[in-house]
Amino acid sequence: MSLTHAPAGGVRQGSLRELNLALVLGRIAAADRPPSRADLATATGLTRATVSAVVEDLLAGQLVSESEPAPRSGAGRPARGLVLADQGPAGLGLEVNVDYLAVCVVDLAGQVRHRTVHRVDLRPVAPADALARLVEMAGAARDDAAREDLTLVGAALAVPGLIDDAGLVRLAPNLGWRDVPVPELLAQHPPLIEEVPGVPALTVDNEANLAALGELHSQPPGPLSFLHISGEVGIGAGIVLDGALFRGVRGWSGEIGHLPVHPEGRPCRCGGQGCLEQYAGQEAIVSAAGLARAELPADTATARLAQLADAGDADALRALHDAGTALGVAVASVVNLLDLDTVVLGGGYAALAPWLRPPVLAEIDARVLTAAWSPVTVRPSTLGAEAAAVGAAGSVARRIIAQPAGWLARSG
Amino acid sequence: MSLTHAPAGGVRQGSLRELNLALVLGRIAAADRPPSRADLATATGLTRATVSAVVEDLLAGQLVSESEPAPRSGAGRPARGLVLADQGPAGLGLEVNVDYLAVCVVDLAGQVRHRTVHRVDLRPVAPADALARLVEMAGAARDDAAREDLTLVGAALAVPGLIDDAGLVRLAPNLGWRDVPVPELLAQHPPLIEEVPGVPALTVDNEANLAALGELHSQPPGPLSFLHISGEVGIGAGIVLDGALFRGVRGWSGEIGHLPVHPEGRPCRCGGQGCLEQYAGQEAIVSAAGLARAELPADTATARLAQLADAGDADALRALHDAGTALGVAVASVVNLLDLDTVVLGGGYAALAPWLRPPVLAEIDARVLTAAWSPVTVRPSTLGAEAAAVGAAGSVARRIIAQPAGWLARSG
DNA sequence: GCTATTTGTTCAGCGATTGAATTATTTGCT
DNA sequence: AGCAAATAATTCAATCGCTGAACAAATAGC
Repeated sequence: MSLTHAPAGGVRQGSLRELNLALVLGRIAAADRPPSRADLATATGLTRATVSAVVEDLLAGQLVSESEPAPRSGAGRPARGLVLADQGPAGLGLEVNVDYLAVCVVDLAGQVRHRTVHRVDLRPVAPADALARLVEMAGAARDDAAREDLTLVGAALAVPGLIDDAGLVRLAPNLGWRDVPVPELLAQHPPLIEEVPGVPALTVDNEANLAALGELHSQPPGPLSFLHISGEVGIGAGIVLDGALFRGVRGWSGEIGHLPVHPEGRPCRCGGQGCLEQYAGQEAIVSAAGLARAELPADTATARLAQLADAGDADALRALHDAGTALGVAVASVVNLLDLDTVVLGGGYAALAPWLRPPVLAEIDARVLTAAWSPVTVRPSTLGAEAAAVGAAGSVARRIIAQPAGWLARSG
Repeated sequence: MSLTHAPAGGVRQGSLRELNLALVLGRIAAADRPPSRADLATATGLTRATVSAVVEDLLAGQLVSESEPAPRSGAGRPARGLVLADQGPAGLGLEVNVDYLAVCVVDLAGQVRHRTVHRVDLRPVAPADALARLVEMAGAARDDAAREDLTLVGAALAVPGLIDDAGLVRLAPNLGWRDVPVPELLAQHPPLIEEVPGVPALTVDNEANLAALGELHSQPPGPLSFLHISGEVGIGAGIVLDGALFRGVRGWSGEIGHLPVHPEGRPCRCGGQGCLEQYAGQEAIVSAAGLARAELPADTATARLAQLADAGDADALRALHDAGTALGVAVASVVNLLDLDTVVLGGGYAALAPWLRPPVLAEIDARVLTAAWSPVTVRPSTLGAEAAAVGAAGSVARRIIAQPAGWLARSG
């Protein structure tokens, strides 16, 4: 979790410029083609004079650069297009998961500029050791980034578990972590980050949340509100509303894995009964398909399942259909409640989407009151396996775009 | 639904004052004691000079007034307290429900200054006729308000059904309405509203949503995020996140009545199976308690049920317990998903809260993963029967507080 | 080569905030 | 009473950043 934006304070004289810097930079980031200053003026309602002044600041701060004059028809002085700089600030994404460590660097434009994945079973590894290895990988990433004129301005760490406001990992069941003070442990290593006002040096967040953010910022831009479901051993969801992650009162939203889909059904390790995880979790699907659970690596099991289903194996198909139906019941609840029109199947579900999608859609159609007027899209995630690490790094980069003033004050 | 705030446009020169007007007025509205200019300066971070200038505008525009000097200890010139004016702009709230029409006027401070309720079974009444009677009541309310120097600046209408962006009532099953173009029908009557920039003359919204807003603005101030459940014939919910109503992509959020609590259970008129409404809707409870469903008026049936339960009637107690359990399963889903810490039982549930609360809490404890760390409060609504009308009127008044510039521009 | 057109910059003007100085009003102390 | 300290609110010149119009730059079409 992060301690984000300050509560709406007074609008001071200088805030005006801060707001317009963010506004213009945001437009440049959101545009599908490099906009000219004139485009930005009409889009924002500011005068061309103001936009020019703002853009000058952004250029001086290395946040944007002028691109080749875009070919345009008609008369008139040719426009100079503005694009996000491919140097300057960048975000560091870190991920600790059950069977791998991942590190990546994402620049302002959302491009993944560096990526390292280390396959290793982390359940027997102590948290401090796992983080030490992650820091080692991050150091290499920093050096790599520096060679491309990228400065790391913040890091975000993804962990599959419940994280509190201070970054304490309360519980990461599948990792075997409990009350791990991540910020303290990381503070014992030399810092890799150049601190910038407005950007926390380190945030720790739930893997499902960051994967959802990754999806939000993926190219091409998708909807601003959706549900992203990470189907791993546990099932987590990231809820994105109006382009912002919804974290809940304590940051523990999205526990879709424990939605009761059969209230009097199988007991769950959470203490409840009939939780979705018991019917659509990876272990549940694998064992329902009759696969030996000896094949521990999660991605291997998923791949094997897809292989079997592809070959028409009846057990695998039935297991997937049943899991999809259970998932559909939960998704129908979410859609009834939040009126979302897009559901993204991520994590292990992405590879299984061809078989999960039909029963999920069937349940939505049957159970969602408003389905007749507003169709719901269900699609696999576009990001690959380490979506959370990419989302983590991207969330840092996005923070610079949302609050460029801090970075500009630094490089002044 | 309403066509609210424009998409974050450019921050112009004058926006600065607009923003600070809203900021200062908002602080005055949120304060528990009348703040002085100096209090506001420290609270907002603005200088005292700026606050004085802003307050002068607000005083000139009749939005605030100076109260008696608050008794304060210590030396120094005594402060002049600022309070929201009890005259000036006010909101008109309208409600069409199954068995009553309601109209009320709420001032800036959130006080209900006028209230009329007309008990009548509206199912046999044509929509146009129902609205005509409502307009008649509203005319009397307007005259009443004018005598107290209140100006109606907008109206909000609550309807128990699905409303689209344009104010069209797509479906109000219990009222028997379908595709009713409310704004068109109301436009045929003489206007009662003095239009103000930034405040739509009429918005139409779901009853459950507006009831939740009423709860949000009730005194004393409660939490900024909560789930408000309106238990009537149908079950609707209003989701309030960070002090704002969450409406969903198409404005159809909160359909908690159709969350599947027994996926293979009783068929529901929505086409699904095992929806909450079939287990915890008013009709379901009443018939489970063995009460003749001949007693049609909903409030009567609820009152009788409470009476029986109070007297220890076994059937009534069992019916309420079962309904509470079903409700608890649905609430557990919501809490797992959104991590809310407060659930308000409103509408018909308010009176039944003593019996519904225990089973709801039991299900939450059993099924919510994070319940151990973050207790969930379940309490009855503080507003009475016509909560939606009060919430509707209050939402209009709140809009003035959020955007005072429009009103000030009007009054010269 | 000239005109129309569009882009981007320059500059005086202005509105709103700022910070310091000033005035206003009360409490506490002698 | 009288005076100093303390707090509240206002006044005013300075400054920051937006505005609008005029101007310079660069291209297409005739």
